[in-house]
Amino acid sequence: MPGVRESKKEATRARIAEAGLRLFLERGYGTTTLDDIAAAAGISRRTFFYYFRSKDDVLLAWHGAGALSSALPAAMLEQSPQQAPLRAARRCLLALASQYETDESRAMDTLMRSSPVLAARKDTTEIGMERHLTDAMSTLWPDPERRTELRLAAMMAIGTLRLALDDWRTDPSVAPLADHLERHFDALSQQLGPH
Amino acid sequence: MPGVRESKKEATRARIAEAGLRLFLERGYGTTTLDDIAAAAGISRRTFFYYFRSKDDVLLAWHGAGALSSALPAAMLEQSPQQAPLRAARRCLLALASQYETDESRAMDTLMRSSPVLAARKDTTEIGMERHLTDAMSTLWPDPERRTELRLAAMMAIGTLRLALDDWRTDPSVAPLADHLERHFDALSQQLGPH
DNA sequence: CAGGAAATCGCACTGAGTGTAACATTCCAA
DNA sequence: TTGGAATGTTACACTCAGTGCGATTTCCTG
Repeated sequence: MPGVRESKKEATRARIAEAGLRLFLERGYGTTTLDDIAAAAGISRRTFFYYFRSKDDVLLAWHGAGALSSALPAAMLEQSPQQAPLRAARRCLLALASQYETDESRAMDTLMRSSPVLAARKDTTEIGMERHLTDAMSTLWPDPERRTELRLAAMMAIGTLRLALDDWRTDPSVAPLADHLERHFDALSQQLGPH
Repeated sequence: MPGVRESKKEATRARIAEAGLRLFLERGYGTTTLDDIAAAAGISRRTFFYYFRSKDDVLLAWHGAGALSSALPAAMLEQSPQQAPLRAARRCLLALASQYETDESRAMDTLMRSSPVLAARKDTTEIGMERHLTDAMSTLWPDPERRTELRLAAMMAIGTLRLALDDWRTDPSVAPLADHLERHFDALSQQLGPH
């Protein structure tokens, strides 16, 4: 039942991703060729494209498998629908922030900035998280009338996280991340004070 | 004083951009080669790279020269510092929305979605507008204590615009854009109602 | 007009990504 | 168990984006 084929394929894919990430961190993204990765993973250059669409997909796959993109929607589903959506998103992000605060994340972020194309795709990934978050919210508050509200809440939550992460990336004195993120959310709440 | 060199250079660059955009719209981005563009612009393939860093820079240049990226900061500088930053940004965007509501914009957006790399760089451009907006805001409200407030306001304003534009792109019944955008801003204001 | 700077070009090269066809492995059903 | 069918793997040849370099032309300035 395990399926020899499936487990082999999974292992090969993991081996390629691992080799790619390691080489990217060692030599840099631009100076690592697909031939290098293929050789390190023990496959042919052509086979690389059987597993990954492109070179940057190796990076993106890591990002996509990261804590937030999977854990955030899951955490949202456990929230109470009694509270406001933005409040719920805030809770989730604060709970998950510490998981993101690793040296590995910092190294990956640095890597993502080494090429304009990579940086751009990272932005897209972050904006894609808005969708995932919105979808998760939709199961808690299924009323289609509130759809816009949910999209806006997700936009603000992810955007706030992004700004807090920007600081954390560039300023080493910003720590712990969760505290900084909370300050940002507080500042956000005050924005719309006087109606 | 006009400078033969400068005006020639400017004209050449414009000719390349024009040829590229036209070919992209006619044949699609992927099926247009740099040789095609160079031939249409009457230059050599090598000279293309003297004017543009890459193929997608032709698209990005158009986007960068678009209404918002230059007009938005300018409009912000004319706002009164008496109002709240987010309120000011809202006014600017509503005033500029109609300029963005063109068939050309729609065609360009479609083009940008024809390749994941292009779509990604478009997202980056939009996020970059947050910075431009924040910078413009900083001259109106120079207090460094309010820096975070300004960044959050810019994030919300651009994000709201992005969501409204997404609807406008996909749903032809969303018109005029300004009205739709205003509804989004209203929904945004209500998010943080009960403190 | 001389000389330098800026623009243009050709050529050869690297590297990403694709099409294709052949070959190997795993799976499933008779 | 065996004979395909489906899936995985590879080599080869190709297109195209982007770079390095050096030669040549065009423009500006003294």
